[in-house]
Amino acid sequence: MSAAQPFFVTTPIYYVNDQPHLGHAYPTVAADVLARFMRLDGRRVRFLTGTDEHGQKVARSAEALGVTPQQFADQVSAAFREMDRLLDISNDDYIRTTEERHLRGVQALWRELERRGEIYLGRFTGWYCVRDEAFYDESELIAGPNGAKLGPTGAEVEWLEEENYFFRLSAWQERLLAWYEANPEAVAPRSRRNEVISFVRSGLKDLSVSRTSFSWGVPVPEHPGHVVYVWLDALINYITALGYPDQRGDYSTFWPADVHVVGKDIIRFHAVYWPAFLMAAGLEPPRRIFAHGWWTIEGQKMSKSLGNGIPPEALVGRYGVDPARYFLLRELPFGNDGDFSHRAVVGRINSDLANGIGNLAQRVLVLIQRNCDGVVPAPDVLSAADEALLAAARGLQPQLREHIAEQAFHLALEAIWRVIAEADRHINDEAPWELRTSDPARMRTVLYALAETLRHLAILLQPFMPGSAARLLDQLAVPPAARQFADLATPLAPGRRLPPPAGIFPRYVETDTAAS
RNA sequence: GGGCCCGUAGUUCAGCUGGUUAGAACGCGCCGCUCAUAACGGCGUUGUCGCAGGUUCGAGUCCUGCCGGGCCUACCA
Repeated sequence: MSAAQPFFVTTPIYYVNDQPHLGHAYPTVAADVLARFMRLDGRRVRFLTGTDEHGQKVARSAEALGVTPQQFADQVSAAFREMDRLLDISNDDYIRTTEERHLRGVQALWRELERRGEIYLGRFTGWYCVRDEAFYDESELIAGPNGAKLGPTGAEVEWLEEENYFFRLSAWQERLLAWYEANPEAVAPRSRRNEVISFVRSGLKDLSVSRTSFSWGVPVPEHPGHVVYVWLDALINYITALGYPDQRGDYSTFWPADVHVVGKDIIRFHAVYWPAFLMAAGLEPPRRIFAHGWWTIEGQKMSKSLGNGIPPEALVGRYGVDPARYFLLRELPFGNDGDFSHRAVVGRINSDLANGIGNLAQRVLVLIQRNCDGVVPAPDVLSAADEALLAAARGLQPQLREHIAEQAFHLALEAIWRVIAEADRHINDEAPWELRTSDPARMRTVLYALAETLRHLAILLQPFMPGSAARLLDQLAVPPAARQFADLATPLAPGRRLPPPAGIFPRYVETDTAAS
């Protein structure tokens, strides 16, 4: 028996300066599906999420509320945990950058970089914008009223001179390019990879990695007054959660990460800085970074000022956790931008879930209930059509494995739905309600093939809609211990009594005329 | 300025290394069925494949230019 192959997947750690909304739910759900899929596939999984809690913005937000930064972070971090609970997220760990294990790891990595000569003390001068937390080049500035200088976003900038530590990013340009070249799958989707490569090709400057203007951060070891730049701090979470600087144990098992799921806005940090930091410290870069796209809400850009971000409670409260999860992954290819509209969600719920898998399950289960005394029937000889249906069902798992390996969730779901349609067709063709009197043995055979197909579908749907899939498996009387992908090979045992069928995916019926 | 991506049926989109009459889903129309969540199945429906050139025996598919949209270009999911 060989040891289960490890699989490490992460979400971004979410910055506590914002409350959780759809934009956070999305990558978290995607990572959860990867984690659940791999567990069901027999892999040893570590699924990490968490919160990023340092930086000037957090300090200021806390101050505005009259609480300490830690209290503020505690509060918001709790809201993110609540989001995970609502969305049925199966993370194995939850890291916060204010935790002791993280501080220790960040400082250890810092020392290592310093020891290797990858960090040096320099002076940073430039136009800084507090609101944007960004430095701007002179050429980017625009003139404001009263001779004020404004950044490209229209917020005021100030001239800043700061003694900073710098990371020798410029020295890593060629090695990064070589890494992208040698690992074509490391940055996905393809268009992001192109962007990243062209960014690196255009030339890398050394990166300022410490701050002295505020103190809410990880103290730079041996250099009082400096705190570690938030991104360096934040990125390291992926290894401090594995016990770094201890490179035995979890670190040796799970690093390098199999997939970092990130938003397209933070691809550069993950695909350029992060691998450079790691390589500079003598550590391995991650295997893959996948950048997802942005959702608009009813055609409008999601933004704090518009206040149109959908909080997890609203998402789950309105549609239910599994339909919401399904929609997010089915509606568009992971990596693309898309629109989250009520109309589109209802369309998916009704045509795919209620009319699709929900109705199929109901027809099969009711037929068995009424015509087989509620017991899984024993099949006679399977017809060619029965075999064809079962072959399609059995063929799903390898297909899904390929799609999931590429984070092509929508293709995985599409493949499942093709089998659902095939099963529906099979029922229509065989008309078990007629066979009941004309050929009961044939009827039992058909219903058995359908039940067995349904079992495959339910097992394979578990990563996407864990609660609903479990209810379906319950109705098929599949014991909880027999729901792994490995169990697909063991056909449903005839003779097992089934509970009375109960609908799993109700139609979404508009309750009010004015859908808000 | 430099770079990346996109523009295909009413809608959302597939169409990888160029090759028979351009596809899917949803929607819509007709028919069938009645086990089922007024669900399911069958058939059908609409396209100057952004525009103009070019390469080729042959181009949504490659090249050039143009038009339109989005994104990246050093720190907001």
